[in-house]
Amino acid sequence: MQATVFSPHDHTHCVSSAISNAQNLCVERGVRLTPVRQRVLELVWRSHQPIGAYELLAGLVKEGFNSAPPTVYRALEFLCTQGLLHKLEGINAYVGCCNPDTPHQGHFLLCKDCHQAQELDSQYISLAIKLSADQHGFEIKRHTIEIVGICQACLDKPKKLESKL
Amino acid sequence: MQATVFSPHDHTHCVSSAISNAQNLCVERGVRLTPVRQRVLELVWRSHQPIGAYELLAGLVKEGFNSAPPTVYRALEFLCTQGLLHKLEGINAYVGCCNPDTPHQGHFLLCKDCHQAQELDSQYISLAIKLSADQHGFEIKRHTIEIVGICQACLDKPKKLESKL
DNA sequence: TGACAAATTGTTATATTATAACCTACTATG
DNA sequence: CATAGTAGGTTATAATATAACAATTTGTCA
Repeated sequence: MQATVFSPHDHTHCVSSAISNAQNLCVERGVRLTPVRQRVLELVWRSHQPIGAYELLAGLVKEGFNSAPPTVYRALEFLCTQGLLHKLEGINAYVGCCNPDTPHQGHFLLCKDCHQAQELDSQYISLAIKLSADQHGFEIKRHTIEIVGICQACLDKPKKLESKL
Repeated sequence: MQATVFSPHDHTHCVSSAISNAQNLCVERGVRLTPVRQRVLELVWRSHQPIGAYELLAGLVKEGFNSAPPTVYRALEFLCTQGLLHKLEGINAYVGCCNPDTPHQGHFLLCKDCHQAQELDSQYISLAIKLSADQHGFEIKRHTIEIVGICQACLDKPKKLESKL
C-alpha cells in the first residue's frame, strides 16, 4: 500500500518541505508569504491533524504575534486561495495541501478515530462529479468531498482497553 | 432534461407529500414526528432554498412555538438521523431529502446565484468514492459531497441589469 | 528621497452557529 | 396511577466567523 498520513513518516520533513515549496510558489506568483501567513502555514503542517482557526490563533499568540481572530482568518483565506491549504467544511478545520503547484479541490478521507485527514487524488471522483454536473447543465466553481470513517491503521489497531475493563 | 429544483414546479405539492411521506415513515419506524419536528420539516420544505437553523427558529417562534436554539437543533438532528433532511456543511443549512425511504448520503449541486440545492443520485459518484476508500483500506461511515457553481437556469438567464446601469 | 497608493495587519466589537446543563412535561406501558 | 423513557423548555455559554475602521508596512515612481 502507498504511504499515507495514516502511516508513520518523518513529519518534520513534511513541514519544512511544504514551507519551502510555498515560499517558491509565492515568489513565482508574485504574492507575499508574510510572517503571519508563513507561521499559520507552519502551524497547520506541524499539527498531525486538521486544525481549527482558534487553535491556530492560540499558537500565534504563544509565539508573540499580537493577533486576533481576523488575523488568522485572513491568513487562512490567503493560504486557501493560493491552494496551500484546504478547509474541511465538515469540521471547520484546515490541512496542508500536498500538491499546491497544480491548483485543485481537495478530496479527503477523515478518520473518526485518529482524526487524521488523507487527501485523495482520484480521477474517478473528479470525473463522476463532472459527469453529474454536465447532465444537469451545471457549471462547477468548486466542490467539497469529505469521506468520514475509520482508516486502515485504526481498523488494524487492537480493540480499546475499555473492552478489558 | 429531467425536472429539478432549478426548474419551475408545484412546490406546495412537494411540501405536503414530503410531510405525509415523513409521517408514514415515522410510524413504520416507531419514532415520533412530534409537532415541533413536523413544523421544522415543513419550514425546511417550504423554503425554496436551503435554510439555516436560526431562520427556522424564527419561523417556529413566529408560529407561537416557545422555542430556543436547542429546540431547533434537536429537531434537525432527529430529522437528519431519520434521513428526512440533509445538512449542507458548506453553508450550514438544511434541505429536505427527496427519497428518505432508502437512507443515503446526499450529493448536491448548489447554485451560487439562485441558492437552490439539487440533490443528485449518481451511482458513479458513490462508486468512485467507494473505490478510493477501498484502495486505502478505509471504512466509510458517511460522506459529504457538495458541488458549488451555477445552475443551468441561471446560466440561461439574461445578464443582470447592472450591466445596463 | 519623499510622497502616495495599495496591501497587510491591528483593534474593537459583534454576528453567526452550536451545545452544555439542568429542569419540566409529556407518553407509553404495565 | 406509577414510573421509566423521551421530548421539549430555559438559561447560559462555547465555538466559529466577520464587519468596520485605524495603523502600519510595502512597492512604486515622480
